[in-house]
Amino acid sequence: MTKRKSESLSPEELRTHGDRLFLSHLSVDCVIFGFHEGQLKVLLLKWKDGPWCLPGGFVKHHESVDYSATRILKERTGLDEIYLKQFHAFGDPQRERGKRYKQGWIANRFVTIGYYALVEYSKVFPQPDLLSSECKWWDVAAVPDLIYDHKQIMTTALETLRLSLNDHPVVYNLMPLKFTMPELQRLYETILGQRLDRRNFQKRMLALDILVKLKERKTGGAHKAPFLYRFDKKKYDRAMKQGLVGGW
Amino acid sequence: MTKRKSESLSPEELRTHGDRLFLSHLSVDCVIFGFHEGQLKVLLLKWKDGPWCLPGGFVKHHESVDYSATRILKERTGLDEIYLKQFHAFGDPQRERGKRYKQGWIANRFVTIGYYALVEYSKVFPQPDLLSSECKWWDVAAVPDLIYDHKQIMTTALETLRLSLNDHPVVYNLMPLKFTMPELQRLYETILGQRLDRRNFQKRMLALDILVKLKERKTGGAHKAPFLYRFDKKKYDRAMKQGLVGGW
DNA sequence: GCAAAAGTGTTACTTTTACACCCATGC
DNA sequence: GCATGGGTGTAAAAGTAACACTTTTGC
Repeated sequence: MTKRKSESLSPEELRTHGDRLFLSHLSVDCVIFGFHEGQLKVLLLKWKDGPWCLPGGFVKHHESVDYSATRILKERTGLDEIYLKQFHAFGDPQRERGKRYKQGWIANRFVTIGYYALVEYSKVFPQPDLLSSECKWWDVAAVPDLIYDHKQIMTTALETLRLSLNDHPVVYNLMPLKFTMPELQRLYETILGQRLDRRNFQKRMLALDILVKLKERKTGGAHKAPFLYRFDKKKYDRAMKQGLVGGW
Repeated sequence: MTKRKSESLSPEELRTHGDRLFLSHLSVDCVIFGFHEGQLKVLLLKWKDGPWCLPGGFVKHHESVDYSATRILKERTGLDEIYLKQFHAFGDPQRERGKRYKQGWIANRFVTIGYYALVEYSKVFPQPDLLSSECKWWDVAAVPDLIYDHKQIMTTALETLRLSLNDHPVVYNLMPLKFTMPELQRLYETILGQRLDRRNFQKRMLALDILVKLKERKTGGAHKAPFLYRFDKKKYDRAMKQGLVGGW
């Protein structure tokens, strides 16, 4: 391994000598979730004349893996300070079957560490990078074929998110500042993949004591104007720390 | 990286040229839990004239990370087919602060993937390896100082185990074939770090419908002889697959 | 006989589920 | 005025938590 001062590599250098900057055999992939128009979305990249894949990257020699994920996220969405959680490491030697690169550093086997991120859709301006031609949101229910095991990584992320909903009201990170109860319910329903009772949902949400009901209503839509809510950040943080009880 | 046919390295070769056999920058550490005499135990290794640490190892070039963990576990306990779960990857560049090796492959930075295992105490015959002088069970509540961030890895494992108890009756793997209800309760109490009501505990356990009450009682102890139970493997497997409901 | 652990059941309380009626808005 | 979505409350059911008395055993 040779160290360099330079903090970036050309695509060619990355392929051949990525270890100048990065740890070998280790990558990070991010499943970035957003929510828009009643749909749960995931941010995907398209390689130049290649398949779609999760935004990912590598771990610099002196950087924590968590930070790598943060950095990758920032490169792709322009956002920082967002909810990011490591959920699983994928270490099957066959996971990159069909890899296009047969030579150089990039041809090595990589174990990838999966993170999922929850971001506010409207704040994101998708940015393709040097290796990719496109970067855009897809409906979770309609993602195209993905490279390698990325579909499975995404599925596992979604599954983890679904489970974490039981003990942590993570959706805070997916919603805009102000939102209506039906909008929030739509989000829960898409993540969980099931319909919920309107009245019970509202009661349950309010019982969490992390929402503030505003005086305003959301006007402009057809039908009766629903009230707007926002999260009470203090109470939300407390709820996130404690977890929502349950169990023993 | 040079490949070799040989499937093992001397300690010296490992230190200097571990990459002949293993992926660089990646290790696996196992938190092996057992239960004995009312105490939750964890299996630790002691380096030759060095500190105590978690049993760990490296990932062979063509081996899945899951398999590495299985292999390490087998080397240390002689067991296979045991409950093993990946719970977190530890990727802080400072995590190995104070590393004794300053040169060679082993001196590199390692990101470690943590697994926890649940094993039946009585079936384990702890085996030290070439690098270590001792391998023995410690009470979870009384583990000595551990190397690097191993204490934190252990704590995270315990925390994960504790949470998973809410949705999966994993304790199956820690108990002998036959056991009494009070013994089972003791296990729950040690994992959770809290006392439970005897009667409610029993009701809850039986309600899971994964236990079979035997005709026999455990005799020999002082006091009234408690009934023996065993797990109904079929129902247990089903419960593990479905999860114990909860939430949404 | 006494101390210590084990067996068992009932009641109150809390949480969850199911369900119905009225209101506002656009067409 | 009617279809659609939104606001709100109550009653039944299920689950959880609290709690007491009797039995067995060793000493």
